[in-house]
Amino acid sequence: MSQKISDSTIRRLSVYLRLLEDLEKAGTPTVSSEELARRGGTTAAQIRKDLSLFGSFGKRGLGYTVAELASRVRRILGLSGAWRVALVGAGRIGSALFAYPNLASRGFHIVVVVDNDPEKVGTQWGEVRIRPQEELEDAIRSEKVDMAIVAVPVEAGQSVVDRVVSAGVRGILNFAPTPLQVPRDVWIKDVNLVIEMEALSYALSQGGED
Amino acid sequence: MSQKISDSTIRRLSVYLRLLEDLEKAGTPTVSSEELARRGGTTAAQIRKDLSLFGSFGKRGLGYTVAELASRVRRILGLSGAWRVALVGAGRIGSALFAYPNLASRGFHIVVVVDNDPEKVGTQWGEVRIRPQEELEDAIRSEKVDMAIVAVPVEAGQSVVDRVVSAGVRGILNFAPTPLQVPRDVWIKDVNLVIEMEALSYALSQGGED
DNA sequence: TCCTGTGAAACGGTTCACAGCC
DNA sequence: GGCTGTGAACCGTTTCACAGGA
Repeated sequence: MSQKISDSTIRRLSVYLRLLEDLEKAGTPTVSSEELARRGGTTAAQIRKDLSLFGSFGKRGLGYTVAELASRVRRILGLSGAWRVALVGAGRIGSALFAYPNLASRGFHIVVVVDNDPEKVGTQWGEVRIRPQEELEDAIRSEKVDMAIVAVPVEAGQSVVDRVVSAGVRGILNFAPTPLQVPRDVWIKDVNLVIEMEALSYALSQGGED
Repeated sequence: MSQKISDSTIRRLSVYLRLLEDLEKAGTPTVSSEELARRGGTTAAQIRKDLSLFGSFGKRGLGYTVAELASRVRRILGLSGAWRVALVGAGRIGSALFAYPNLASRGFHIVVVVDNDPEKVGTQWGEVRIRPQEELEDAIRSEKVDMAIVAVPVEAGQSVVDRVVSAGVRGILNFAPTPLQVPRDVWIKDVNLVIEMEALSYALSQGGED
């Protein structure tokens, strides 16, 4: 079952799932790879290839059953249950993420918030109380946290990552704009807005020859 | 000069630039591809290949002059001047971005902020007054905006993108978690936190076989 | 007939290895 | 001798095209 699956395949599955859920809501019973490709801005062959890496979910001549495929993709992505997430850094980005509805609705529940600003510590955010940074490891363990979102200034990034890893977290979403070191069995995804903007800068300064 | 340059090359250049600026600050006069690779978590061959797509910036036997290479890369990425940016959506994510120091320090200046919440319209953010959504196109034109950051709810994403494009913007950073349509001469970069989290979900639910 | 599932071909990006210049 | 610049080999991903089942 687990051969070599590329990151881009996984990201596309995530997009397919969203499209499938839209179709589900709309009550569409079945969908072809062609139709899904049209909606997702990709190709039918790509979709069939992606899915074929995990099994045969369709029916020749008919397409895919929307509800069934959605459920299969959800299972592939590990989204059947809920994930428990720690947020490190309750600054502007952290608080925006905490309130971001799409995370919770997709099963990512922020159950721990940590910050090092004494003004913020003790504050209640919904059901979560902001804890001081010293409690990071304990909170991760007692709240059975699976993933961490790191939204701290660049200079604190590495030490925060080291600490969440030492407490047993194996998946990290990182907003600190610097390459961070993690052990090979820990997964880290970087969100770097400056890199995205600079890629735009490059594209625009090319003067527009497509 | 402009052959086919991949997006990944551009993103790596952005990383190299940051490393070079660190070296510049530290007063290091020259650097080899080997050394740069070590710091950036990549390979020396990769760096030489990336740079060779744009010219020959080093000296054989010596390496690269830090200040010169930084300046070259800055020019390649179109970062010599300043970019004027419109922020559409002054909600939590929008306000976090507005205050994000790394954007301004890299030459991305938010000169227009638009929101559709009457409570927010008229509020002053630093030097920028939040404008009503009707003024979007006018503001983009009068403020000579080059790029837009779209941080609005998913259902408003497409119409906002259509409007900024019609006003002449050709580079968009999009936070709306849905695939958006733009003309072929417009560049859009999506930041989709849910996809990142779902990629982590997949990795973790694989049970840890590397 | 229609549409999936999948080997095979094509493509593009990364790594290798070395010629060439300091 | 040291390190860059680059063609060639390699490798992973995408696209093609079609066999095969509904």
